[in-house]
Amino acid sequence: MNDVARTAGVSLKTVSRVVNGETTVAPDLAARVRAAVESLDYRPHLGASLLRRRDRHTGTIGVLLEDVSNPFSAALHRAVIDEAGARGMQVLAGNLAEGREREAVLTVAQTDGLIIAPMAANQAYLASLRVPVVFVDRLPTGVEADTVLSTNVAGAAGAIRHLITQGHRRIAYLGDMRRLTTAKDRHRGYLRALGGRAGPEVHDLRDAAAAERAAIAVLRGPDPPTAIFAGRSLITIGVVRALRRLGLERVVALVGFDDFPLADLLDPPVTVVAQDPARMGRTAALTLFERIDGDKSAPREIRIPTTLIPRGSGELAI
Amino acid sequence: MNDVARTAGVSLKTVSRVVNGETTVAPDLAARVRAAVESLDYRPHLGASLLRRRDRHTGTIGVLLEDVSNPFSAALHRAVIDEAGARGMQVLAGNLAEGREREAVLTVAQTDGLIIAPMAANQAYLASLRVPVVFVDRLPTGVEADTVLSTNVAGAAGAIRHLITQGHRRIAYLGDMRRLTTAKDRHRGYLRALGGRAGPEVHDLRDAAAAERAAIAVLRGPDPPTAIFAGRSLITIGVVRALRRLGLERVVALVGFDDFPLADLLDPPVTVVAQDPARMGRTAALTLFERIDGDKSAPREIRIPTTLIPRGSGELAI
DNA sequence: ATGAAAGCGCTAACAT
DNA sequence: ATGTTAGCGCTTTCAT
Repeated sequence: MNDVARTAGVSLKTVSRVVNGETTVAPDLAARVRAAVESLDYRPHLGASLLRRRDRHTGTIGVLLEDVSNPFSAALHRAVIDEAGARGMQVLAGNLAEGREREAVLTVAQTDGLIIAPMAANQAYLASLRVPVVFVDRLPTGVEADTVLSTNVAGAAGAIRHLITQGHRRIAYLGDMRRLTTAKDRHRGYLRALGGRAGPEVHDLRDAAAAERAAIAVLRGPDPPTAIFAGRSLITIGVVRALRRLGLERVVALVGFDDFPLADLLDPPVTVVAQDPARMGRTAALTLFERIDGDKSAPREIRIPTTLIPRGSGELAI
Repeated sequence: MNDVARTAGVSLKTVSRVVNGETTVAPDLAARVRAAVESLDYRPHLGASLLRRRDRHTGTIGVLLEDVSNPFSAALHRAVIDEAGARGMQVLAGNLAEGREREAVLTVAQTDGLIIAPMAANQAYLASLRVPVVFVDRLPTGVEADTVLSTNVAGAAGAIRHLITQGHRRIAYLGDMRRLTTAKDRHRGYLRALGGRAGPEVHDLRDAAAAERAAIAVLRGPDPPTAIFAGRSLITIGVVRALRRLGLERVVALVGFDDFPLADLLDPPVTVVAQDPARMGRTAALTLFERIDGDKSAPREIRIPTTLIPRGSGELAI
């Protein structure tokens, strides 16, 4: 910057003003500065300006998701990046899959704000952070903060009612880790719609292979269900594989929570309760920006509606 | 840091030493400093240390992909994040889909290095950057730098030879934007394996819907092909839809370049030339780290092998 | 082994 | 409208 000032024959501060787009600079001086910037290929040092600046904004937010490579997270991530880009902000991406949530979060803590899909049992470690946080997909434990979620209970209950309408009475539940609020809420929706007549349940399914094994066991068990509700897309896919293996894909109905690519091309096409990850990401980003801009109101819980998409697998009558 | 020094009753520099894990501090002083750090909830300001530090490393790299939400990019991205995390580095994510590659890149240029899947016609704008760059998926134009790619020509040629083995002679090519080196190379492999007997070709297909329309046109055209080679997974999916619409999914063979989730669950299951995006991401990250660490050797072109996965759609005999 | 002083590149506050 | 000075939080260099 010093070099630029010397080359342009102005003071350091004038260069700073031009670089920062302040309007109180005479046009000819500004032009000279810009020429010098160009010829010296000068680029401002963001870290240095951050250090001195009053507002202390880094222009960066952190996004911590379970696994940026699964379709739900990837779509959400994409939406956050787009929204941040529109605001001229950058996005640091982190993975929570390895189970070291606290560490992963703290490494990106020196940002203007965080969007987190909480995985760990407790998020109290965030209390010491001075940074605004918005949670997505799941409610945190031990802290209060804005959270953007799907209407999990209503969505799951709607799926079950849809199956009941087709005549199903014995409906199995296959779900994710019980301690996650998403799994808990979807299970609650399942129970609510079914009243007292819950079917077989399997919890804590971590991947498609586990879901496939569990579905086979349930379908081969005594008094097998006529329909299955799958609590997340990985599980849905495992159930599809199981039904195929047993030749039951046109016999046992299936509704999955969360849509996934090509669900409509399977045979039968898979009926799902679709979430809207892009909207969730956008909403989380906009909420975070409001907090960054100083919004001090009480933490909000924002529910993004789900949509039942009947495609075939959920419309197999009993 | 001043507060910590005062609380611990030592000099600023001693605090700095402890924080940076230097060993030349007496154990009792170090303990006092750590206690003060704890009680004051002190956290070092990364920007400030960056500013003064000799090596000027930010501990951050930028990753710019076409669209972090497509499965190929997402898997690659995930691998880069993991590899960076293992090295204690952070990852800034950017999207190139909007067509403003230069701007997107320059906004994340203040990092230690960049991994870019080039989209624009030319990357000469990178020459002025002082930051090491590794390209993935596609070769850049106008700059020389390490590039990590799939064996596109060989992979495509292998797919075509596979179809020829089943008796196919009239094989259509449906591909992406011709100016992208991936599309060019896959097309070259197609031509090479086919000798002079190339079938109908459609280029510049940007999404699944366009591919579906193109496939329908080709299949309804005069002298329709008995097999189709799809140049990327979005196109493959479009072709699957087209074949279904026309009831030809068991008549016209299909091999797609790039694997995609659930390809094995479609009917018939889709034969693909699988890439290894995770390995590409890992390789790109490791190559970039070598450059960051000062490797000045000539730019390398690293080819990651592809694998033909026969699943059914490519094994329909004529 | 510890500390004092200087300064990284920039902007805030205050001149002029 | 432009320039001067101080100092952000840290690490370097050099002294002790």
